[in-house]
Amino acid sequence: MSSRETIVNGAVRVRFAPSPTGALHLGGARTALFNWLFAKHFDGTFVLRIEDTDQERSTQEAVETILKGLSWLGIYWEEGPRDGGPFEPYFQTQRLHIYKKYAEQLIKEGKAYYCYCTTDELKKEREKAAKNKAAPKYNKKCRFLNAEDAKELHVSRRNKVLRFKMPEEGKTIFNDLCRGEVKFENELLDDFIIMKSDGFPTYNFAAVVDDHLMEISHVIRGDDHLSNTPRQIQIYQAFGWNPPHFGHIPMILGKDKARLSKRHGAQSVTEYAKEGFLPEAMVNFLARLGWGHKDQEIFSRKELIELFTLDKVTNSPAVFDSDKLTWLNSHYIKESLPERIFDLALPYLEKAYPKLKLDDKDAAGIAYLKKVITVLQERLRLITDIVPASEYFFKDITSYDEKAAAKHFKGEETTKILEDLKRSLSELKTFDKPSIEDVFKGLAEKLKVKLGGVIHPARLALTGRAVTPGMYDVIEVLGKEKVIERLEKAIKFMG
RNA sequence: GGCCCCAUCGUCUAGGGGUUAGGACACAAGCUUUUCAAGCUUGCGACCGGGGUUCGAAUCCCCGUGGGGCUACCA
Repeated sequence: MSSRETIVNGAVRVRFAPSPTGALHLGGARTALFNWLFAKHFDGTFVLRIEDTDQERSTQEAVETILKGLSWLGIYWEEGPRDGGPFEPYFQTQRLHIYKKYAEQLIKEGKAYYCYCTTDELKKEREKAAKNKAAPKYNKKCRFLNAEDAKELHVSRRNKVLRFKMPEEGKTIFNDLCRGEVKFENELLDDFIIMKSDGFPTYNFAAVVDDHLMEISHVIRGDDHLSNTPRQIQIYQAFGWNPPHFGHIPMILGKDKARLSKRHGAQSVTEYAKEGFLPEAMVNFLARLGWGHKDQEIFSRKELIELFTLDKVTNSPAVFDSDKLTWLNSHYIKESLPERIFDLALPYLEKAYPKLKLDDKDAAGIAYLKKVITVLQERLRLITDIVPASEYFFKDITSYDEKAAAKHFKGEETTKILEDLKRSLSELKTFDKPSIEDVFKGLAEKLKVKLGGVIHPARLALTGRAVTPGMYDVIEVLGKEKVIERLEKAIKFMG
């Protein structure tokens, strides 16, 4: 059996455990997605746990945006905040008594000890080590304190932390589901802190206690945790617990190949939502960052669940390319039902064109808007593109594109063409696309000009622009009245 | 500094001893057309370097180099 093979015996239970210190960024979202796909693939359970033990940086607001982000992506949790579950609570700050209990067990068994060193002392030690180009390791001063000194310090120093007694020899070896065998010398691992002086556990301790208690079978997380894994395995061993399987997925980097940060622009998934991206585009995009299946680029959610396995996860970090995301987004917009695009676009349109203010009774307004969206839908890359693209459907023409005007609004023939067009269109009984097309073709033939000779001036007259969807579509949607009115205005403009 | 991970077109990736090293985004050209997109066709473009192992290495091994991570009373 290869070390990369995913070993599954018993129920699959995975977790996504973000710390609420900021929004759900792309890296976190991808980790959540891989966990979720893995769970769904094996018919397992996806647990959401909030690791809010950093009192300084955790916020309730961040919790909300993370939940919102996951929901937007369609990543739902069987256990976690809101609905709870059999292993609640799912907020670490509500589990303090649990960590305390297990920490005490380790003290009792001599596997952890109090450390009374002050932050200043530790800092000085580290600086000294750096100067000597030595490993900035804790000197284990408090590990070997005699009973008397310990008792005295316990009283005199009110700030104390709990440190884990790391074995001083041997190796910690584990099989990573993505990387294969990974080894660490225990001697190089520090006696790291498991309980802070404020009584809160540190990440490496809380995560282990929770993963064990919550019966997590597979820990799938970012590469940045690979070096933490031996420390955590040592804790499992100290308790006599079986560690879960670990799978470390590559991180997502910015264009400069540096860790994702604010410098890389919009990074939170909710921001992408606001910018007009569709969740399925984001899911598809994220899935292809560090994972692939043959030559395929487009994956439905169902396909992802079927095809996703950890052995197909890449090992190298991925730089995210927003062009590809945009391409996927335009693909999914084209595929969407117009009704959905309508729902998604409406808030942006109402904001941009206050006169629009649709209410449920405005059947004509709704019908018009739906036609506008249908005509524009396949050219949108982002939902928000609808606003600039639809301007002439909602506002009167106040100016004509200069370059296009110089080209298409010149000569008496043009005036004549537009006058002719106006007359023919106004005589139309059924104002639909085929009839409109007939008018244009007939006119071109009659006047012995190319079709473009009619269409280009018409486009400019009716939209003020050089670039629009198909002319017949635009005319049909605008409706006879507006079309005639705009043609008149253009004729007048040309003098 | 120490330890760990990683390395195929600009980017995302397929390929895991013998391939014309495949696909996608982006870019360029052509076709189509009613403008612009879209679509279709074509083009451009990569195995980090050096040593081994082997008949044969992008693929396996070692060493370098580069990037990333951990080394916090952050997670």
